[in-house]
Amino acid sequence: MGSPLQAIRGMNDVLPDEAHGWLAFEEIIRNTMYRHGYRNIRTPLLEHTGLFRRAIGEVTDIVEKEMYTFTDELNGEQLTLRPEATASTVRAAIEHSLTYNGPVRLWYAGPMYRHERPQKGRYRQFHQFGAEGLGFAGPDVDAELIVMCAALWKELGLDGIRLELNSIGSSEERASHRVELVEFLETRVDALDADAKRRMHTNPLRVLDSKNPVVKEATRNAPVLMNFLGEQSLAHFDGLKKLLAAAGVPFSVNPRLVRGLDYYNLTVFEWITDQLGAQGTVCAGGRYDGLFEQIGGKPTPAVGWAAGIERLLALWQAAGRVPAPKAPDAYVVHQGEGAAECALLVAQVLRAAGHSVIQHAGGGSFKSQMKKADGSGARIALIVGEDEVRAGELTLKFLRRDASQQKIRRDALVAAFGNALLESTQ
RNA sequence: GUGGCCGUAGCUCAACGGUAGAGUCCCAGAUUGUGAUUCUGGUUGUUGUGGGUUCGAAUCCCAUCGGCCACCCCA
Repeated sequence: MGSPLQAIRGMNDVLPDEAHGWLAFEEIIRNTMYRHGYRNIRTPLLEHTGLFRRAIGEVTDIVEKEMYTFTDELNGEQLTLRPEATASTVRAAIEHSLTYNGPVRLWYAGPMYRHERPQKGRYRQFHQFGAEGLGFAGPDVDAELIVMCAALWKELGLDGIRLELNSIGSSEERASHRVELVEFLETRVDALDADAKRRMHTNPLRVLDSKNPVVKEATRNAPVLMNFLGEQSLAHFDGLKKLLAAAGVPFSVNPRLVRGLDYYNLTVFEWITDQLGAQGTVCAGGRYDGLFEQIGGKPTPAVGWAAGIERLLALWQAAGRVPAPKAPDAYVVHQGEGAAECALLVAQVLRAAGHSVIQHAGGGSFKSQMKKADGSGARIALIVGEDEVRAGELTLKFLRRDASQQKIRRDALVAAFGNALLESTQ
């Protein structure tokens, strides 16, 4: 810790003991995306700052105080490490005309950067994966995307993640609601805390989102955005609710649910757990029909979500659902004249046959080699000593079951080892 | 960014103003070619870092870095 070189605050190393859980998790993500027909997209970690300013919104917390923005000293460009990936995905879709032949389903995963004060479940470099449906206008894709989340939770064996849903309508509808909301808030201004007062004019919807019980109480009878939605917006919302009900995905409508990014309209939702303290939102998203135009593309309806990998992994670990790391099939112990060469050939042959084999390296006594064989978790130890080299044999010892060791012939290695491996699991 | 709690061996922790310790891990031996159990022995630290107070600081004070919790924000 006191070492002069340490990782940047809030940016963590994922060490091998933990990394295997990441791999398993990422594999489940890939499979789930594949099964739902979503195709992978990979965009740069670095974008022009203007992209995020335009997409996320100038007055959001992310843009105002959380972005890693700097000038490229070599050419003077203003660059930003991506704080989220929807803006980049839409930028790429516009730049490469991805929706030219019709709507597309995309997914991504990777690191994101926000300069926040680190906490459990909140890091400066954190990882998200997300899915986006670009070019789809109806609530059917909204439902599909949400159903995919539910499928993923099931696949991971996670329960206790609840879905909150809301519709924030169109910008016109929000504008007329906003007028009345601000009027209302002005009558209660004495009951508002400093944060709420500041937001009253910058982003009054967020005031309704306050955790402060005094503010909550004061805004209990505030005008509800839902009541300002027109026929079309309501129809979209009803359509989504019907589909979710049909899919058997439970949800609760939270009329105060809003998003911290400006590009959303109509559908917004969050998947929330109570197991992670203040960082309970595990996945969030919504519809962003205006974003394409906002960053210079043709009007294109779109909807998507992003999920926090660290948070979901924390839940996965707490639930004891992370699969144990795969142990190697064999550990090759060797000592004596000609044994190292023989062991290497044995390992090569078995690996070519698809087995996972660790060949001992670094010398040491037979005893210490056997200890390492045990510590590796391998099911079988293969012993190559001078006797075996001379006889064209190997000694095969089961490390996880009580059975006597056996000699196998090197010219029948793959078959004999395959049989032993089957036996070793019985 | 604000407030609070906390940093001691690779890991989990003790010592709370008077010589820095235990368990675990690791290494070696008992078993001169055989692990996991048992027994014996051994290594391990600028007490996060930098200052200060004191005869003496892991312990008290300040700063700084890092972690955790809440606010805030959000995935």
